[in-house]
Amino acid sequence: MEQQALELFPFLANTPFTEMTLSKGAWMFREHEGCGRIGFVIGGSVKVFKEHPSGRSITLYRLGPGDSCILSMSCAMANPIHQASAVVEEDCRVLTVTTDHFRSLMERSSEARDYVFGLFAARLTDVLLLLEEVVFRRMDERLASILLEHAVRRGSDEIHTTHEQLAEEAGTAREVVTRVLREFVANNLVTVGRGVVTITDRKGLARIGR
Amino acid sequence: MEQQALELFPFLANTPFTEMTLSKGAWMFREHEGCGRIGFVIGGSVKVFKEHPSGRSITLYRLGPGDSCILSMSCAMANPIHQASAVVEEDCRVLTVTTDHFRSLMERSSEARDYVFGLFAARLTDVLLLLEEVVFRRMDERLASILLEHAVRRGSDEIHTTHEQLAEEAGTAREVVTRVLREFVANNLVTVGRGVVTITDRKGLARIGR
DNA sequence: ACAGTGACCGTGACGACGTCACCAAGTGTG
DNA sequence: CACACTTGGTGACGTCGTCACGGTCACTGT
Repeated sequence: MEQQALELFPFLANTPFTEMTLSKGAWMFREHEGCGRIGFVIGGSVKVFKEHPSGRSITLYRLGPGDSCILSMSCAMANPIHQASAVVEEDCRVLTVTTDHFRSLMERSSEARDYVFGLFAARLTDVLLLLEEVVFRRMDERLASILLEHAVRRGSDEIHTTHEQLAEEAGTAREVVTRVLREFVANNLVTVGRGVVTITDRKGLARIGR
Repeated sequence: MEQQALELFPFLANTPFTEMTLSKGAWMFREHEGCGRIGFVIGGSVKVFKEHPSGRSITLYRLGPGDSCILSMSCAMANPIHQASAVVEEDCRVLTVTTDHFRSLMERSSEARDYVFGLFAARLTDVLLLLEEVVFRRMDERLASILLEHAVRRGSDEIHTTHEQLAEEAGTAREVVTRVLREFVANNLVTVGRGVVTITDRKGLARIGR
């Protein structure tokens, strides 16, 4: 397990870390909280999102093996408050490092710096693309993209999720998801069941989600 | 002029840079372009934004004295393509550094690294807040905030801008700005003229924009 | 087996926002 | 002064967010 960790994060070799398992539903951090330790994901998946008192929320991006959390790093290095929340979607194996050790690591290791810069750049890009989508695209287009992403990530056209969860991912309301899916069904792009959406025409969806 | 530059960017002392003036309307960089040199702003103001073929666009944030462009840095260090465009809003004095010199600077200077990390964190925070606004808030609330920001930046309640420009800033359509402003006028929060919006009730606007 | 409960989904009505088409009034230029 | 351009105003309509329901399914305890 340690080897696997050091394959993904070789620059952590001389830094003290703690290894732990987080199970589905656990909070990695919460918006408006300060930052304790910085997490490096070995396995599993974490959803990073923003929520609003109204109950709506929107998914920013996901962390997988080899990722780590730049929002926490951003807390460690500058702005001391988390700008979003993160929960475990699939049981997770993570390393954590204290902010002090992380700061000294950034001083010592150019490898670590390159990694962190790359990650910062990647996430900034993700968020800018998301912003663009939210501002400029229609809901059916975005939902088509989201469904296709799910299919790719899970390697199946059968997507086990609720309208509510899709709405949280897209930053819209459940009713809107229901309406759009009804449209997709009418066009023979998907079939729906209780807690499941099955893609029946990937190309058709891709034409919309483009 | 050089002293002023090195007060703002002391870590550039031993790095070769070019100093130049960009006048209003000049492009600093364009979305989808690669990255040549990295800019450090000494004076003036630069607007960073995203646009869409439909003609709509949205302002992400502004650069002022002491800022520099992390999107270009992100190009230099990782993702080689700019994710947004930037134009000069007020005549600008800037230093530029080649990507190679920038990379070696990041190796040598922990001061420079701290500066860059702080900037990355700040901009990521900006963009996340903007995303939150776009997803969760109504247009009148956002426009009220935007008007107040302008008033603060220019130190005057008389804001010289067109409905079109406000729409580009907010990421909406001109007609929507016209409608919202009509509402504000009806509530005695602002008065409008050709190319000018004057705030007459800051507190009232702040109640909405809050 | 049955009632109770909660998760999930469907729907109609309405307000907010984006888009389109078009028009009116002010501004600058030759 | 004529002309083109910029700026702003408006009505109609489609999309999206919100609200208030009501219905169905699964699971639980009795």
